[in-house]
Amino acid sequence: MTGPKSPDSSDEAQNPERSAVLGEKKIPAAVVKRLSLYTRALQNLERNKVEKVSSTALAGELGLNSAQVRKDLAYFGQFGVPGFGYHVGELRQHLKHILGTDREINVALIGVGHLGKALLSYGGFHRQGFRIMWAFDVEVRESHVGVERVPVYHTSELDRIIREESIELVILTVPAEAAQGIADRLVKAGVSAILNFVPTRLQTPDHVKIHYVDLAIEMESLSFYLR
Amino acid sequence: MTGPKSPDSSDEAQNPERSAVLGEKKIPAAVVKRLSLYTRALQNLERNKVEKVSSTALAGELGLNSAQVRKDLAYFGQFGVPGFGYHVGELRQHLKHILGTDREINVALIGVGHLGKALLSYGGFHRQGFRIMWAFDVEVRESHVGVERVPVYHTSELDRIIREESIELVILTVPAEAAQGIADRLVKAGVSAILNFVPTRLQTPDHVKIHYVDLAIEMESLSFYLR
DNA sequence: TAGATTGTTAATCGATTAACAATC
DNA sequence: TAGATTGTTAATCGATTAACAATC
Repeated sequence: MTGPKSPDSSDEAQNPERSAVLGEKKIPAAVVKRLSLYTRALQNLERNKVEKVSSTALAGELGLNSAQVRKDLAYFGQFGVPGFGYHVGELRQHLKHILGTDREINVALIGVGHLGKALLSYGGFHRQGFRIMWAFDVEVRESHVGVERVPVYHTSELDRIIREESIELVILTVPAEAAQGIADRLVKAGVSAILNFVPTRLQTPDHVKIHYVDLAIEMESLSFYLR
Repeated sequence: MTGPKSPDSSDEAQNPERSAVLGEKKIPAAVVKRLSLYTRALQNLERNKVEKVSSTALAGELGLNSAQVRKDLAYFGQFGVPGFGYHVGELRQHLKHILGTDREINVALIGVGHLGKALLSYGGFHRQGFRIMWAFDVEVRESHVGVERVPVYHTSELDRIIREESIELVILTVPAEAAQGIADRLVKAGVSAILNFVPTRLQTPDHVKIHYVDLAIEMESLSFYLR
């Protein structure tokens, strides 16, 4: 008789969407995403001159549960007034600080194909304080130079510029074959967050955070629900 | 004394990412997404002439747990051979059938801005059997006509064409203000799945499935992890 | 004060993982 | 047959929701 069977050795699923540590508490990735949703909702309220909001109202806006809103916020402090609710502008400031978007963040985009170009043109990021000021491609063509005023550099310059400009966040829109190689170089150069549009699982050290945006998967899994 | 307090009335969070019913079983949305990931991994294996795969190997490719792979598949049937594993090509066929991507699916794209154009040019969807053959915009400009061979129609023709061509799936890349109005028309015209790039929660009947791709949120929540 | 809403603990729900008998 | 791996049940883990005392 053998002892109790040990679990498959190669079987520790390291879900990349796990959680971050803040001080002592672990913050689930889903909480961080919702923080960002709250920030946007608060922004809309502010635009409409609404000055106070309850967790129930905020939750309602977003189709969430009010207890979840309060609990999410409780990870980071006490921002509300019992019997009253939250001051919109104040809470928004707090959240922007927590998210680290109360400052400008330098961003590079790598891979100036169709999608890359579109993202360079997409105003949404800039509005949020992200400065996409460097683009890279293996080919620096006529049609590339200065897409939307963003200069396009050859990838050979990647490592140097990332370091010199201390770029922390990178948008990755290269072909699948190139992705891991680029990721390795990015990590070495000090990048610690990647918004990855490439349908490839990137192997990176633990401290590097990757968000996968997988258009093909979103699309294909939608078709499951047709009719 | 009052009775036990009832929960906040406006507080039933209807998470749009919940689950679908198939026959009797409820299929979690996360399972459906993974099915699509499995399909892609199997495709890669096939390309490399690999003919068999175990749940452990497949899970390893994707950073998941092998029990999860087996359990996900078990929602839909028994596709493996105990002691052997899965036949790659066979399993892939099964999954494509389950996902409904073993046929061509007509897709329309609404809102031909920067992002919309990029998605029209993006080959990934077409490779998967999605035919984006109609684009719509409130303005039919020179620069629009026939973006990547896809004709651009005026939104006034939306309802008619959706119906006539029985378009089931729509990619939505319109400005936030327009999104809900367009969604209402889509639903009336019979669309049952929307890939929504607009940062707005769409109010639609239960049978309509929406996947939200929220670039701003992905980006902002990444900045939480910087440094 | 009375009413409202927070922050937080406890209860519930659901999803992931371990374990193992069945079986090729 | 012996070894491997499935399908599935039970155990664990984590996230969501309910409930309510504290408090403005």
